Amino acid sequence: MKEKEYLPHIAFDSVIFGFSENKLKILIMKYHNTGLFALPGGFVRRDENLNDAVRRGLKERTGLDNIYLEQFYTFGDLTRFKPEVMKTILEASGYDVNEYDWMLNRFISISYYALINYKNKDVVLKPDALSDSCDWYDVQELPALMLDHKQIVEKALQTLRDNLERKLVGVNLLPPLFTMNDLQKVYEAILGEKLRRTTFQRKILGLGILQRHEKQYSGKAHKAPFLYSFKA
Amino acid sequence: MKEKEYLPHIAFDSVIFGFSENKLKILIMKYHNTGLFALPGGFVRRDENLNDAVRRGLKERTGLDNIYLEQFYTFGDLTRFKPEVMKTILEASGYDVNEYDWMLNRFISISYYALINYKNKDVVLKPDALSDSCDWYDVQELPALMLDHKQIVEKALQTLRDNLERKLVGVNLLPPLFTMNDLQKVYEAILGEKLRRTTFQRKILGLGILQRHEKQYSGKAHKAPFLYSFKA
DNA sequence: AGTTATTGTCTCAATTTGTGACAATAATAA
DNA sequence: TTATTATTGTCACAAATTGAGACAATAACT
Repeated sequence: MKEKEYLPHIAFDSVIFGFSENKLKILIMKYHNTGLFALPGGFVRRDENLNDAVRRGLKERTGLDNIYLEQFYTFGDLTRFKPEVMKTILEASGYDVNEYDWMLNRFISISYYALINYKNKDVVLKPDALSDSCDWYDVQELPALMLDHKQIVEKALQTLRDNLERKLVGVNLLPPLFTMNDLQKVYEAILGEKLRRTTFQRKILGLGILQRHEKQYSGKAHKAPFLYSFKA
Repeated sequence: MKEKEYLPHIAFDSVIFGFSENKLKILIMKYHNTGLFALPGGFVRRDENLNDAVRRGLKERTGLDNIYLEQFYTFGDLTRFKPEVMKTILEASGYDVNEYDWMLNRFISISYYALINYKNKDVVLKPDALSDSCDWYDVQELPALMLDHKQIVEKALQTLRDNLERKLVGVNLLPPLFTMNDLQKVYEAILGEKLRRTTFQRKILGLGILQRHEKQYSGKAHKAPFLYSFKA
């Protein structure tokens, strides 16, 4: 990771949302030997579009191409400039800080959120060279995060809520086939409140964006629900 | 404007909205001897918050402090890297390009929109060292803009529309006292469509955010409207 | 065969929004 | 001084949307 490859002072961070067990989750990395938790992020190559850099980072962390991605804010306060934190991380992984001193500079962070299907078999989580792990955490039960990453997550969540109606958020968090109840759970997790079943069903069906499929015997002791997919 | 003062590769652009003659306007600068039009922008000092840099730029261009400001997108494609354009601008103003070669680098642009009261007596528009003019243009009748600035304006407008309900946009574009009709014209200019008078009035009053004042004789040949201000 | 939990659909009430009507009134014209 | 004109504030009713519950249907379990 040579200095000359990357634009200095510019970083990105990704809040990668998944949905499992009726909970919203995000990917968090844990740095070697430090107890520090952080969002997955990275730097922008000099010959690379910003958006492509983020896609590259996502691919490296999750193994997925073609992830749904939305830029939501660029953080540029001086308060996020804490060179000693990055120094600690580098040293804890046995790196020579002198060689990587450009990483101790001030960075602004362009932040994105991504939505992925937790159940997707192609997902292979992979920590980077500085990290022990890259794993799912319940949004409601995050560990303390480094720098302003907690604030970044908050803003991601806020934007996700604001976009919920306008941007078909549900699509990207669910598998190709799902029940109306699955979709409702996604909405409830994002909004943080219970919704009324009948009203929800009427509203979603009214949008005309769902394709109804054959019922599938649910394995549960009650009437089997329809399965749906999103129309192209 | 020395290189060492500023973060390299990082710029900001501002879409500064005003409202006059029932039209949405924005501030556009015209560079010396080039026929090139652009959004007002600037660079971030190494010891300065990103948001403060933008406020500083706004103050320099308009003379105003405390402007309503909203960040909306960061543009980072390689297609916006056209060093010859900046070279032309510098040379046309008689600058030594060698001294300012850092300005010919690739930049990402963090973009903001600002809302100001066009009638505010404190507004003093001031071009920068490279420009002939800094002036209002009707959003619907912009000259050709350099680089991706047209696209930036489009995205600003789109965000402004999306925020119209949620963020009291009207407040910042009008003088302290205004009529219901004034406010309606603002909404119509932003949305690009006529609204129904009675429905609009009922909705706005229903929000409970307006303070009603004494009527003012309007000078027009009809019943005088109430004046309103926004509650603190 | 009966029980249980959940689903799909329907109905009616409550609320919000669309649409026009109408009296009030400030300036202007007669 | 009185009528005319344009626009305002408010109301009333219709149309549409949303809230809330009722109820029959049904897959699996007892």
